[in-house]
Amino acid sequence: MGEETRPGTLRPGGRTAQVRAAVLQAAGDALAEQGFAHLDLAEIARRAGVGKTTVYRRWGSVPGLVADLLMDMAEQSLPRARTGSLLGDLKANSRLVQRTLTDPRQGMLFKAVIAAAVCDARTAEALHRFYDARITEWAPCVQEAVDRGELPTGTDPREVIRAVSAPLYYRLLASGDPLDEAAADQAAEAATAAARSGAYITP
Amino acid sequence: MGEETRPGTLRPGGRTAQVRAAVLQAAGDALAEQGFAHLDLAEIARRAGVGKTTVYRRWGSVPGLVADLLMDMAEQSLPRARTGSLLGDLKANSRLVQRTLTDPRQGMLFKAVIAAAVCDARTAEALHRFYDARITEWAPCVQEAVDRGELPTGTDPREVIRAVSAPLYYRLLASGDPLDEAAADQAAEAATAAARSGAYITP
DNA sequence: TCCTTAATGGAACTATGGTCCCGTTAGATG
DNA sequence: CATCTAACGGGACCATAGTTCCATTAAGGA
Repeated sequence: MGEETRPGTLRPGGRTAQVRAAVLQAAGDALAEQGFAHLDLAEIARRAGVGKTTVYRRWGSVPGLVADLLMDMAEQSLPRARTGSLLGDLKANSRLVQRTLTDPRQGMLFKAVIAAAVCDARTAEALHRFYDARITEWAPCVQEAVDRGELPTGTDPREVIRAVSAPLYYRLLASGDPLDEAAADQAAEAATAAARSGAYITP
Repeated sequence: MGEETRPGTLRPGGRTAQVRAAVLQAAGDALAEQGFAHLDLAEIARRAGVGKTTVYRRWGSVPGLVADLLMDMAEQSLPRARTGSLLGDLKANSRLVQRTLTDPRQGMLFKAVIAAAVCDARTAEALHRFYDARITEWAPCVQEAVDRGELPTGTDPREVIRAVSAPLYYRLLASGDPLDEAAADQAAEAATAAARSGAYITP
């Protein structure tokens, strides 16, 4: 039961790939300009120079399309920093997140992705995988700090990385407080201090 | 220009208040059951035993209604803790947030409010005021800790409170990691440790 | 190269969310 | 308790998001 193939999986080359690229580009543009609320799949199809039917068939709904957009973004993630100190690495990370979230296009996109994940379980799953991959990329910074003796043994590297991003997302989505470099540095410093004192030791 | 009075403001007593209460109750129910995506104002009107026209006239759109729901919740916020120690107070706060976000009804509601805020600027403004009020309620816990000598002078109390909630919201909205008591305690401990080491001193 | 069929695209159609109109109900004021 | 009118309620109406149908195009393999 349920073994039907999704459109775009059996002939993924040539036109199919072009259509996907054009639609994702158009979706990103529309999202950045109009926001998640007024997103219209027909409008996106028009921008992409693609039939409206195609968009509905391939992606089905707005959250579905946003989820695919997220997959696309996940492939372009930047490699982690290697500054030699924990604080240096974490500041590089927090600055990167801060710049991403304050970039007009990327910021809108992340907000939309969060909203879409709230609306749709599949999108939420894609979002969780996205952050899982990011955290896995950066966690070695913390592990190396443990190995260097900067942090107590038993420190959970992934928790530390999460702790760096969390305040920035809280500002973006909840409190609305300014999301500047000072906030980014503070997040990195707080995570470092907490980690040093053993707050992220998990047995 | 723009001086027209909104419905429900000139005769706020009797039926008008009952309608508001019934609609907000129905909206909360529908939100908890079906989520933000499939929210239908006509459905809410039916549940509330109220005319569909009334809902559209008073609240206009889904984000508008969700914003009002948020106002209603803001009035029922609990008073801050007074345990005598910073860690005790912050743990009380983080546990409260954790219980709220994991409660089936309240959790869905908060997710919906965040999504609505992403979609609508007015709702975002209401959300920011909500968190501002919550932070103002709890900030004295930190100020008292500074006065007792538990924390360095110059520590920004509001930053510390934000730092407690942030990891919990990050889990709820972004990473999808478990949102249990251990996570709540860890958030409080990390914020305490970071504050002690001066990470939240703002000149 | 040719053949099969996956995938696309246009257009007509449907369904559902949202608006408008107008008569009815009931809060506020004296 | 009488009056005025803010606010409500029902139903007709409208716009547009989403579906279905079928002809056309081109990917992938013999």
